[in-house]
Amino acid sequence: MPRKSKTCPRREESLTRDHIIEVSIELLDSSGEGGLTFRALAERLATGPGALYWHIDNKSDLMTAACDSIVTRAMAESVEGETPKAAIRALALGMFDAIDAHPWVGSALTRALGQQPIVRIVERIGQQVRLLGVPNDHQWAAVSALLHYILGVSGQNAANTQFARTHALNRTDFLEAMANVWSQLDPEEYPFSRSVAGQLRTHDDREDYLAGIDLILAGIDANPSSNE
Amino acid sequence: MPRKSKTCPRREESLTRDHIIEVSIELLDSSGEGGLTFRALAERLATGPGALYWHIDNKSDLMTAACDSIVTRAMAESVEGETPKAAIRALALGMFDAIDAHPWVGSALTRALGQQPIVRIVERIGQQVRLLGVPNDHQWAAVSALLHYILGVSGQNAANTQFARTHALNRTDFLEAMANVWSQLDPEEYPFSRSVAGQLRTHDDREDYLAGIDLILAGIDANPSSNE
DNA sequence: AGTTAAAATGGAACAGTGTTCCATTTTCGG
DNA sequence: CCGAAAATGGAACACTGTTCCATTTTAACT
Repeated sequence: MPRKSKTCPRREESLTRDHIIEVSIELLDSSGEGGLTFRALAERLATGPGALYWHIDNKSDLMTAACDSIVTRAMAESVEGETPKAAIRALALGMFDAIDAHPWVGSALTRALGQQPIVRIVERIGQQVRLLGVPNDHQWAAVSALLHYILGVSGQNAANTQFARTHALNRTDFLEAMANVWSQLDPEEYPFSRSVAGQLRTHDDREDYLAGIDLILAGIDANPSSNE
Repeated sequence: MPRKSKTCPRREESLTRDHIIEVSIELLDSSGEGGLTFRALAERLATGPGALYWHIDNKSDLMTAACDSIVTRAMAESVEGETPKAAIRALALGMFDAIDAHPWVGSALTRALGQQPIVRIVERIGQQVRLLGVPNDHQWAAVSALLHYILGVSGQNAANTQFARTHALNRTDFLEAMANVWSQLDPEEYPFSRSVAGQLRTHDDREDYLAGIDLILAGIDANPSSNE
């Protein structure tokens, strides 16, 4: 690991952990999850793969760092929210949009549990859940439900986006295709999935997502405020 | 793809899609997600990697099939449940235990969205949500919230299990270590995560998980029964 | 300014992966 | 019994993350 030097570095754009992460994000955004390889990264940075390992432990470290960069940005942008519930909604939407813009974050976050990016999110949700007046011993359940819903739906959405991307069709066509498959399922065995296929076709992802958030928030309200 | 032959096949245990999937599950269970390689699989089946491709499209296909096998089994076992809520709880616990026993399913399911295993789960949840009396246009939000919570928590749990396994420590030690990290966070910046670290140390995963399910179920109850 | 140890670099090499290809063997209907 | 189709298994390909190491650049100290 390098330490900061006071004089100017070797060349105009020296190899920096931050710079490597920055280019990694560009690569991930443009070429998807499989687009980030040490070879491609090295080429863009005009160096060899070995040099990268001076600044980065391994690929998992790199992915986590890239995620953290996106999450940090998303959290900074969604600071608004006058009431705790509004703040949670804003935060949830911020994550949704961030993962929608950077689909690879969705799947990567599920492999970075307990690490920095997740802690950031947990903390923000937790503070609002506290303000909501949830008693101490119920806070974790509430935060956990919100966290996993947010990561789950955003991740699914991201997976859809990525699938659509790699198969060169837009989201509408993808949902259309999926709705078609679902609506052709055996009516005896899959009555619900069939009936809901129509909704899939026309639904607004963000709206459904927010509806789910409100559902969980309603549950937090309705839950017995325990022993106080 | 082979078609069923009436006479007995080449050797005692011929290469079958089902048999390949069966051995794949054994391999995944014993050696984790990275343990399933076409080389290892071929060795166990006493054949070459190329032969497998006659029965299986690619690795992703194989993983989805393996997941579907586990999910189908889990759903078949958790048929009990007198009330819709009890049925949902039983189903949720069934998935939790199945993913706990086969951690690789947790991460694999997030990459098999819209496919057979997921549809199976959606259908089962959906039928119970219907019985719960949720109006049509709110059913998808309810199912989606439950589905993503189930997959999210189970997946996190599985990730923890796998991490603990590969680092050769039991779950308690792992949670202990994670709680330690969290409790040493900056009190100014991470007050909630610090305070909740203690709960992490002693909590019962299954209990917290069920608490979250009940939270969402409460939200479904509390939600305005819309325009009817 | 000269010396020296540390920091940083970049390319070659390694072990491993999923997948393809194809010569060969086995199977079974006509 | 034969020939087409099904099935096999191993070699080869392109690619991956990672390690290694000779080399260059930097910064600090006489």
